[in-house]
Amino acid sequence: MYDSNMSVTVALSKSPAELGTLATQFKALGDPTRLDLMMNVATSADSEACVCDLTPDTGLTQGTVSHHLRILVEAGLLNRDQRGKWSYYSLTDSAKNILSSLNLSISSNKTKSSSC
Amino acid sequence: MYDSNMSVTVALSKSPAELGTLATQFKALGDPTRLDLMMNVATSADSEACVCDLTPDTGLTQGTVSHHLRILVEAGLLNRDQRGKWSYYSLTDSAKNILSSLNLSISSNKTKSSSC
DNA sequence: TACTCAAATTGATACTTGTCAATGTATGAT
DNA sequence: ATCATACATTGACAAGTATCAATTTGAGTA
Repeated sequence: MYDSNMSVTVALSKSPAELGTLATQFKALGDPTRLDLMMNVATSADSEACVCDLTPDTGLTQGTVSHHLRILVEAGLLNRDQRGKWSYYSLTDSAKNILSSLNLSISSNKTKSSSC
Repeated sequence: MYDSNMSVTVALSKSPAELGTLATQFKALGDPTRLDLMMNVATSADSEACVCDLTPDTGLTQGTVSHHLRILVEAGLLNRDQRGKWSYYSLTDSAKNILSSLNLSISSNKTKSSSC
């Protein structure tokens, strides 16, 4: 029997909670500076970079760059690994999935060239 | 000859301009309400929905929903098709690519059930 | 024409955010 | 112990944003 107003269960592939974290990640990637930082990390030698390497390209102050990196970490897009005086940032698996899904994956043969 | 500071050309898969529009799209998807709207459009019968159908679920006023839809249209994520008194919104190809890449594609067997 | 309905727009307001300058913190070197 | 370096944090401020209430626009209808 056909009912033009019947309600239908729709199989969403993500739960509301997952959609929430996804929105947070989109929001984090929605700032041009932060998207740029992500690309710079992705193309860095050993797939990691420290703040002093990332800062110059942005044209922003070190404090502001740290601020953006923190947002990316909190969104689950970057890992922070402090070794000695430096903080090394690298892509999380989640970030790799998103970027590679969107054909943003990058292969780099950069060699290390730190400015600090 | 090895030079630890040599500069290396990196093959980025997106131009700066493309990254800019991508950031705009991420920003648009970064709002929970707008991500929800996108999912609701995606799961709508005929893959399109009008404002009066989308508004109730949001708990927001009609004007605010129109505002969010405009942002999604300007980001190139939704098409607007005005037919009669109604504006029908549907996913753009760009939006389909993004959502399906992230396993957010949805198959719906909803039947039309308009509230206006 | 006058009226109704769907949607867009406007103006106002509270809240969020990106940024800098300055300061704090922790690590390693002299 | 003192100092320098790398990074994080704080406070302040301008700019942007989400929201609502109210109004306007535009299309169909009586």
